[in-house]
Amino acid sequence: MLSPGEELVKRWEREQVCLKERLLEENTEAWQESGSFSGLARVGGVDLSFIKGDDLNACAQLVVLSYPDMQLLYEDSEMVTLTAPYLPGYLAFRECPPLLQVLKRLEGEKPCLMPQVLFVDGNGLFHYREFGLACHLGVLSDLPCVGVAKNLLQVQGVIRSEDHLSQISALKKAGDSFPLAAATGRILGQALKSSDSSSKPVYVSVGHRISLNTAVRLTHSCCRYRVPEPIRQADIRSREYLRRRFPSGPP
DNA sequence: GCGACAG
DNA sequence: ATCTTGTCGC
Repeated sequence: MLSPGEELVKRWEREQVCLKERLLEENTEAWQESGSFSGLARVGGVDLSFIKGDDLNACAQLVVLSYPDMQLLYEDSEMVTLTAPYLPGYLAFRECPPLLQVLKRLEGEKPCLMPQVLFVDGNGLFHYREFGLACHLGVLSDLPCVGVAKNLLQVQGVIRSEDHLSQISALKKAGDSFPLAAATGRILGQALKSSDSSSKPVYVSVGHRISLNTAVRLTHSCCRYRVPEPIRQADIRSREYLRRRFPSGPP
């Protein structure tokens, strides 16, 4: 017999394979072909924050910043109840529903502020089955998406080897990067030194409707610190929201 | 048994 | 994700 958990994972895996058919791994927007991204005015970021002892309730956050100035144009915090557990490789099934919900609210209230590209906290193509959260959210929202992970997911032969660490030490200045190649040779993402002062890179991969090269260039151009400003602001503001609403931790 | 394990 | 402040250094 199959445990309920195993049955769930089989369904989720089939769903990833199915949604993957709608994935676009190339540029689809005119601004993406411009060297300076002229025509790009709004970049979004999403994130979820939790209270210490509670993995069911979370704050889903969406921010929209102006490009290239990174000024706040829109912000929304919404308490959500998560239904799915976190399983490595299946983060999207936990986080997508609430993130789509905050996007839906923006569409209803301020459609003119819909971002032209969305930064997602987690991987896109750089994933066990090449369909991480940034791809999943991209396909379901049909927005151009960039996946940015703060930690390396060891996948498809990409490991934290001496060689990987040595490639990291070879990154000299912000904007330097090296490719993350699967055992098959396919390039799944790019390790990017996103600010001069960060020793640890971020891991950029295609989410949807953007090429890897463009995603890396854009990520670099949105970084004041290590984490791209849209994601950083979403993280800061969702945590701030929880602190204000639950000053003494979980009830 | 041991290590890995985006968020 | 979260548990946790200050501190040392550039």
